[in-house]
Amino acid sequence: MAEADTRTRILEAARRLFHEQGYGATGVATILREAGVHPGSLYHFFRSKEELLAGLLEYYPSLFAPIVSRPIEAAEKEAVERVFALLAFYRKGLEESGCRLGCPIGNLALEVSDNHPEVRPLLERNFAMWSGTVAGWLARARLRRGTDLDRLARFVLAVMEGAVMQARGAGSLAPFDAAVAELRRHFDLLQERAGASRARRRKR
Amino acid sequence: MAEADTRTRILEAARRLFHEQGYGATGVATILREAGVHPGSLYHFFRSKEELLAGLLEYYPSLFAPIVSRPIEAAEKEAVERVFALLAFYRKGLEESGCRLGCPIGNLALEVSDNHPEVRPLLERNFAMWSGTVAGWLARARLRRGTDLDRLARFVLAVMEGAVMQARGAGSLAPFDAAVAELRRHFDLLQERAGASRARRRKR
Amino acid sequence: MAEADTRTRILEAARRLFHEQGYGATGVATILREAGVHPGSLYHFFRSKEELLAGLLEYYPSLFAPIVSRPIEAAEKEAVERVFALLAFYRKGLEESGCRLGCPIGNLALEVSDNHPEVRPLLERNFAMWSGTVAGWLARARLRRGTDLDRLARFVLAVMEGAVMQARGAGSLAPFDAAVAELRRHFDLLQERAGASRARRRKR
Amino acid sequence: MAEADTRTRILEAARRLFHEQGYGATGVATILREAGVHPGSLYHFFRSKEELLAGLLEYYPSLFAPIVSRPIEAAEKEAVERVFALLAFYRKGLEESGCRLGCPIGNLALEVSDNHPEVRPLLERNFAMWSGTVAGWLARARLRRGTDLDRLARFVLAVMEGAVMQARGAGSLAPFDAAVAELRRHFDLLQERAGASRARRRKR
DNA sequence: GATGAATGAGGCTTCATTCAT
DNA sequence: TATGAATGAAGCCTCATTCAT
Repeated sequence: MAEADTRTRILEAARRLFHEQGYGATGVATILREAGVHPGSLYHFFRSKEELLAGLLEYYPSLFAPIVSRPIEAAEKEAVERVFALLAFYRKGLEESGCRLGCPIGNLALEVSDNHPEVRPLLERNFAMWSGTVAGWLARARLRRGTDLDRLARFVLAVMEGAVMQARGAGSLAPFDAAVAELRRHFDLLQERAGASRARRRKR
Repeated sequence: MAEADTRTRILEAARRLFHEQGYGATGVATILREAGVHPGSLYHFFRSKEELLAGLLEYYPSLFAPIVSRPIEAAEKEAVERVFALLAFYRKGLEESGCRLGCPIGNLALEVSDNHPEVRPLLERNFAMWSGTVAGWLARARLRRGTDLDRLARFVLAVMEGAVMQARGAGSLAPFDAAVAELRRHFDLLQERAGASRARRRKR
Repeated sequence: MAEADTRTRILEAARRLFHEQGYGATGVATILREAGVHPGSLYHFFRSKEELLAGLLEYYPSLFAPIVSRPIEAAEKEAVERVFALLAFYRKGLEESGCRLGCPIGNLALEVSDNHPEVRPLLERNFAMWSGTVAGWLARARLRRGTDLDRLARFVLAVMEGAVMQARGAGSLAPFDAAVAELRRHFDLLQERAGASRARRRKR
Repeated sequence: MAEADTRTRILEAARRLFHEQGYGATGVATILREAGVHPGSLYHFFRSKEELLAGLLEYYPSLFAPIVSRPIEAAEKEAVERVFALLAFYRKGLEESGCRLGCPIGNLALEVSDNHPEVRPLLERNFAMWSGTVAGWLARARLRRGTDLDRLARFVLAVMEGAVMQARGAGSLAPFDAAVAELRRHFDLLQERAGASRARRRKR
């Protein structure tokens, strides 16, 4: 692991700290210390803490494929199961942290979208990438006729975020598991009479 | 009397400001100014900003019935429609504020649950009241056999929170509407074979 | 000398430091240290460094009579001589400081009037008090017919400020003395044929 | 060649910015941006911001003849009128800028002479060139016997600087005009009995 | 001689809280 | 109990300058 360049070190420190403490609760000084960087350097790359936030939201999409979607796609071939593997990924994060942290993008969406509206398009871009990936997977699933895949993917994202939120509030995985179980039921219903005759492209 | 007034004025100011700006971004000085109160007074009623937060989370449940659930129950008698009236209530809040503000409890859950774990039980109590109310309504609905009402209510809460989050991030109601439409579909499927003939008021 | 109140201690520290170093070159931290005060205290009385500057420019007029004009009026009864005593007061300030410091109001006028236009009225008020005092003195002088006392007083102020400026630039009293000597000549000419017959009110 | 260009671009940027904002309030970064130059380049030509200031004060005299004195000498042949044309030059500067900016040398004299004593000789050199030019003009005027031309020229400079200062403080040309009018009177008195019959072009 | 990243001290201001009246 | 001054740590950011390329 070569010494990352300064800009990336700053982004990585910000990513971790914003995830752990939130945007407002993270001081620039802490980011500097964790990144091993001087104030002037940070402000050389980012004009303000707010632009660092924007930079981070532009950086996140580059992490999604290598860390999240590609491993899932490699491990799981069946479309609907990929969706639940994705939810399991977030469950694991909650479990390992004692129902802390949650979804970094979701956290920022609630914390900063009102006070820093410039970042809204970047938040949306992250949500769109997430739900777009899910929709892409589901294109290969056999679901009831009339299913709107983009809408369904947005729904999955909503369930995930709302489930994570309840788990963090409760300090327990129970509400997360409840929401996911009900989502599973929704998929069961969508698949129930889906393709009596449809040919399956792949098997696993 | 005057005491109760002062305390309530503080709570109301905190409620509004935490909702508009978040907990961390709201300074105690701002709360004082908005409540028309001096520091000594606030610290007479609450030992710290954190205890004010706790006080607010204890105060919120007292607002839920008069402001949220009772008006819905009065206006809508059908169980499932009450659920969607509840979601419409949040949609209206988003619409009127330009996709800002969102759910005050959800915002606090993501912002403070890690850094202030003492308030977790209070957050959970608010979530439980919300989903408990929904579950109570749904007890009178005719849904598929095997439907777990508490689980379904938690699911509704998750969808609402995740839909609000996406709308705030996007600055648009579209993802909210998408998630709610898919939730409607879930209810349709749950009701499909539940009761042979019962009329549904709406379809989409 | 009783311990002055906090606000006055701050103003006195600012007065001295702004005079010695200028407004921009004086850090708030230095003012705090010299006044023996904590940041919150300063910002309790003044909303910003700029408002402290405004407060100082409102404070200055209260010093003019006791420190400047009244001692001169007590020591010197003749009108024109009072004017030159006033100039001598500034000369003494230059002499004792090695041609440094100069006129505190003049310094601020050049340094801040562009970047902080809100203080212009306060600068003007200080200039008006100074020249108003001079004009008041000259009302009792025998000067050529047609002499505009306010205009003459503004002229005296201009000469003083311009003379102080040159002395500070040169690091020498010579240009100051040259300007004052020429101003003396102007007064000599104004008095030359002034009142052949006019009765003198006072003698000394 | 390219070197001369760069150095001059830096000096011109510094001249403009120091005039508009003052020395202390102008950041080196701003100078760099306005000059289109990188830090290393500036520090190649000037060892510090302070040396840039010195360089600027050495550069200024080269601008005085082409921009200030020669145009006046071309337009106005009469000695005393040249002096008032010079004052009109500064008045125009105030008028065009809304009583901002003022005399660049005077501004620097008050701002930097205490904190940067090394530049005092350069300030004095600028003042001496200015008053020397005026004294040179006045050598051809018919003034009262015993008039000390250097002293009178220093006096004119003092009036100009003090008049500019008051105009900037007041945000109005009135005090400038008052001081100049009184200076006109001084010249009138000096010329009164000097030459029996010489016609004056203008009277106040 | 140009480039642009790095340095680290210091800039002004706000924070939640406590104290004296 | 209300008041408003005091506390002192920490907030984000800019400064003039230097370094390696």
